[in-house]
Amino acid sequence: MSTQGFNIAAVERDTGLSKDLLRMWERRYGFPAPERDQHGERVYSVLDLERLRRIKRLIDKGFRPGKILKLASEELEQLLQDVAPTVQADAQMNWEPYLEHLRQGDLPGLRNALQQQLLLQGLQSFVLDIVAPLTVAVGEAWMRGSIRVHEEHAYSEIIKALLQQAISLFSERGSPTLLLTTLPDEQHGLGLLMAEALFVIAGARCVSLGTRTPMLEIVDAAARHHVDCVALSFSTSFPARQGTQQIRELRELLPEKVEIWVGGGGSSVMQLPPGVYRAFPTTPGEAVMDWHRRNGRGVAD
Amino acid sequence: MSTQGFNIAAVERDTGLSKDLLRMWERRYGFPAPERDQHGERVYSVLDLERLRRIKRLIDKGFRPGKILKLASEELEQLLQDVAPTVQADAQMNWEPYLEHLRQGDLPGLRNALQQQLLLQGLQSFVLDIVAPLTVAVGEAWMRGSIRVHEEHAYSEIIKALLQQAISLFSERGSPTLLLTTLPDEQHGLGLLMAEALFVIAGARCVSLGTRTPMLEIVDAAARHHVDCVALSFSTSFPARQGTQQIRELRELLPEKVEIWVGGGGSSVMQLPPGVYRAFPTTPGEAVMDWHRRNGRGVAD
DNA sequence: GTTGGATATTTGTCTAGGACAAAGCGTGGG
DNA sequence: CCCACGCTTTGTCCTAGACAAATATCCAAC
Repeated sequence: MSTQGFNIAAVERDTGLSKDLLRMWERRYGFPAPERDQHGERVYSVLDLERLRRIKRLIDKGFRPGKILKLASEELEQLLQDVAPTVQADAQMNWEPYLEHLRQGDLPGLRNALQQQLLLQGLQSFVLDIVAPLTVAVGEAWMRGSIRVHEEHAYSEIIKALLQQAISLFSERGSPTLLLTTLPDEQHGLGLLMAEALFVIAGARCVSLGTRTPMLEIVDAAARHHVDCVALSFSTSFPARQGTQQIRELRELLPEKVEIWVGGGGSSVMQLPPGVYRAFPTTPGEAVMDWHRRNGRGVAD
Repeated sequence: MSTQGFNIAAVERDTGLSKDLLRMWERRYGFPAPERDQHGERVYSVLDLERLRRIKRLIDKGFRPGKILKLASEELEQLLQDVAPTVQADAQMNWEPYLEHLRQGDLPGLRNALQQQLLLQGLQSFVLDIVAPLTVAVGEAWMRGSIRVHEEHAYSEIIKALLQQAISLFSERGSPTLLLTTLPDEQHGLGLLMAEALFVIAGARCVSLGTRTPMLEIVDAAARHHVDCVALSFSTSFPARQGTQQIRELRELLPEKVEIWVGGGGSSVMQLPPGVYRAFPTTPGEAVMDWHRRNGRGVAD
C-alpha cells in the first residue's frame, strides 16, 4: 500500500504518452525521473503522473516540450491558469452552475438541467450553444484542476445519453447520406454524436460507426452504404500533422465523388486537400446545403 | 497507392499487439516478417495484418503463440473454423437473420427487428437471451470472416442506442448504488451497458462512468457517490492475469465495505480475492438480492 | 491411474543507447 | 514584409539483451 507506484505501461495508458517518448524525455530533459524497483525498472509516482498530464495538455495547446519540461511546478501551474480561460471570456454564458453539479456528484441534477435546456431551446441550439461550449469548459476546468477525470467521464456519459435519445427520434432517411466515425487514433465519441445530431436536424441520413474505425473499413463501409460523404470528428488533442496525413490517405482510397467532411476542435488546424470540407460544429446546416448545391438537387431527394 | 503498407504503430493500433511483442515474435518465430522501407523500418502488408488479427483471436481463446505462429495459413483457417461455433451449437436460436441484415448493410432493418424483440420479450430477456448471445455470435462470425469490422461497429452502435434509451426510462433511485465502469485497458462498452440494463431492472441505482476509468479515479468516484459496489466489465479479449492483478490492486484501494462486482466474458477465467463477486451477465438479479441479504435490509431502502 | 510438486520452457515486457526524418524556428536576402 | 534556406528540436523507429511470471512437462508417490 503506502505510496502508490506505476510502471511505464500504466503511465502510457493514463497519459497517452508512449513508452519510447517517456524514456526519451527522461534521457533528454531529466523529467520524468522515476524511482527504480529492484530489477531496475521505472516506478513513477502519482505526482509524476499528474505533472505529465498537465504537460500533455500544454503540448496539445501548442507549447513545446523543451520549454515546459524544465519548468518548476509553480510555473507550470501558472501557465495552465493563464492558458485555460478562453471559453469563460468570450461567452456571456456562465457555466459554473453546471460544473457545480458535477463537483457535487449531483448527476441527476445535471441531467435534469440539461434536459430542460434541450426542451427550452431545441436540439440545434442545445448542441451549438450549450453542449459544445460546455464540453470545452469542462475540459478547461479539468486543466485548471477544478474538475476530476471521473467527473468528466460522468459528464460525457450524460451528454451521450441525451444526444443519442434525441437523435433516435429523427427519421432514418434524407440526403445526403453520411458515414460518421473517427480515425483509429481518436477515441472521443462526444464530438461525433454532436455532429450526428446537427446533421440529422439538417435533413441528412446518418450511418454511425462509433469511434476508431480502421481506414480500410471506412472505405468498405462507405461503398456498402452508398454514402455521399464520410464525416470524421477530431478532438483538440489529436496531433494535427498525423490528422492531415491520414485524411490525405483516406482521400486517395475513397472514390472521388465521395466527399470527406471533417470537424471538431482538432480539425481547425489541419490542412485540407481538395475534396475535403470543414463541416462542423459551426456550419453543419450550410455544409448540407452546399452539398445539395454542388450536386444539383433540391432538398427533397 | 498500389499495395498498402502499414508501419509498426499502425499494426499495434489495429491489432492491439504491442510494438515490443511484434518485434519479439519476428525475432523468435519468424512471423510476422515484414518488408523494410529505405530506412530499414518495418512495413507490414494487409495480409500480415489480417493474419495477426486471427492469431490474436486464437490466443484470446487460449492457444499459445509457439504453436500457432508457425502454422500455415490453411491450418490457421481450419483452427478458426473449428473453434468458432460455440454459440451456434448450444443455442436453439438462429442468429443468421440478424447477421444477414448486417451483411446487407440494412441497419434500419436490424434496428427494427431488435426493437421489436425488445418490446416482445421485455428488457431483461432481451439483454440475456438476445443481445448477449448475439454479440458473441457477431464476434464469432467476424472470426470466421463472415462479418467485417465496420459491420461489427455498426451493430455495436445500434445496440448501444437501444439499451441506452431503455435504461434512461428507469428511475435513478434504488439500492444498492453501483458505480459502473471498465478498467483503463478495457475499451468495450457494450458489456457495461448490458450490465447497467440488468441492474436497473433489478432495482439498483447505477452511476456509469463509461469505459477506461483510471484506478484512482474509480476510488475517488466511489467515495464521492457513496456507492455500495463498483461493477467492472471485462470482454473476452482482456488478458486474465492482468485483470486478476488489477482487481486485487483495486480491492486494496477501496474501503472494505465497498464490494467489487465483476462480469463479462473475460471475468470468468479470473481468480477473485475476497470481497469481489461475479455478478453478471448471468446472475445480476441474484447479485442484487445477495447484496441485500449480506447487508441485512429489505429491497426498499 | 492419478495426483502433487519440482524442473524446464515459453512468453511478454522491460532496459539501454543509437539513428534519423519531419516539423518548427530563426536568420538572411530579395 | 515575405520567402527560402539551414539549424535545432522532437518523436519514433531500430537492435539486442535480460529476466520474471505463466505454463508445460516430467517424475515420484499414493
